[in-house]
Amino acid sequence: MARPKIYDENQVLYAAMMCFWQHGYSVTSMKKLEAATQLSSGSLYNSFGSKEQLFQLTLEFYTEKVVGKRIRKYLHDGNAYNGIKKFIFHCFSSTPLPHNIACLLVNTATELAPHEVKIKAFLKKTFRHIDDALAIAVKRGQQQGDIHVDKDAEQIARHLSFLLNGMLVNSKVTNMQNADWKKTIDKIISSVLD
Amino acid sequence: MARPKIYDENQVLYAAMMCFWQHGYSVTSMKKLEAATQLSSGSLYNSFGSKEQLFQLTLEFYTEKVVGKRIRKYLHDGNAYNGIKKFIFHCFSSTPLPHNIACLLVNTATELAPHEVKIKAFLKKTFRHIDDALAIAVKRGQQQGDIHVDKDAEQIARHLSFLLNGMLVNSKVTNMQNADWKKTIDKIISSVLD
DNA sequence: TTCATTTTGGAGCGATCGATCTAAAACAAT
DNA sequence: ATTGTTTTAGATCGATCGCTCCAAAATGAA
Repeated sequence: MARPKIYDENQVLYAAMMCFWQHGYSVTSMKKLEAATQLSSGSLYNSFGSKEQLFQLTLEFYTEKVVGKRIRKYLHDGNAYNGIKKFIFHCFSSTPLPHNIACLLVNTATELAPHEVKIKAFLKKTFRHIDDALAIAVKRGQQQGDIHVDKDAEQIARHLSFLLNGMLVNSKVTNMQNADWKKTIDKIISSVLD
Repeated sequence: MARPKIYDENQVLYAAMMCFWQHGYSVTSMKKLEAATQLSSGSLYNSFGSKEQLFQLTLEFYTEKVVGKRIRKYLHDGNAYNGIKKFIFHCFSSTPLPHNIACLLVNTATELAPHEVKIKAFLKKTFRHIDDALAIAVKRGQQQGDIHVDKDAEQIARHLSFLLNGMLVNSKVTNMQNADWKKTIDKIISSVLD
């Protein structure tokens, strides 16, 4: 037949994701992506078409592998009250990097959403999915008796996701460590759920 | 003496600010800045040194003229409960542009803070100032009897600023209008202050 | 082994980046 | 009017941008 690819597409996407996640879309040049993925431009363009398309795939990869995984791990079952806190905390500690790189979705929302309608629509949908997952967990927590029922689950979930994104923005400028965020999250999320 | 400048530096900073605010640092090229400020590159470099330095000044200009103005107008006196809500609402309606461009501080925090230590330090300080102004207003609201005293003012202020930044991120991907944000803010901020 | 097919690495494309340089222009002082 | 000084507009710099192209390499099929 033909010459086979010598790389795994998932590994390439992972490397590209870490690159975009740390540096943002604009600052991440094709040269950096070549270095990060260990591929030459020919292979990258052959497999992914363009920098923009590669980023699209990267964003979907992140949504599934990072965010989706967290949702399934912390929100889908078990004690909802603790699960929600763990879910939020792990948004600050999901990489082994020394500095906080926050969330690719949040970073992308501020950098690209105003100009790229397709990206904007994808992020809108994804944020909605996160809100929905949170709302379901909140509802479970209310049934389990750990979360107050003064307000409906959707509103509490919305409140939580606003807080989460705000804290992620904040984490970009402060030098707080994981332990600090754990405390902060504990206190502030309690004030919403109790 | 010498040939006088034909432009007002504040007007140039305003034009540059709107440019950076809408498009972000990376996407805003010197060519775009020349068009926006109606100046040629010679004048821009003569007056501001570099794109980076111009952005620094722009950020300080924004902090003083946009954020500072809002703080003085809504947080420094009068009814604190309503002032806080107005303050937050006006973060979503401070420009006549049809699309929401959110907040230059939040945009910059996610785009540049990880790489530019000077910018990061400035944003950290500025976010702290905002928190402080909010805390003072919350304290006044507690004395006025409108805001609960279950938690100390600093914690409530922190909660509010996280919410604000999170909502600003969200505003980049949704198509909510001012009226929608007014409702959302009213409901969610009440749940924090009441 | 030969052929057909696809991937690979890298040279190099035109465009644009931020920044510099220079000569003409525009003033005040003399 | 002449001189001195600064600003102006724009040509132009080298570097880098995203991307294309192509010959060499690497496979399975015949």
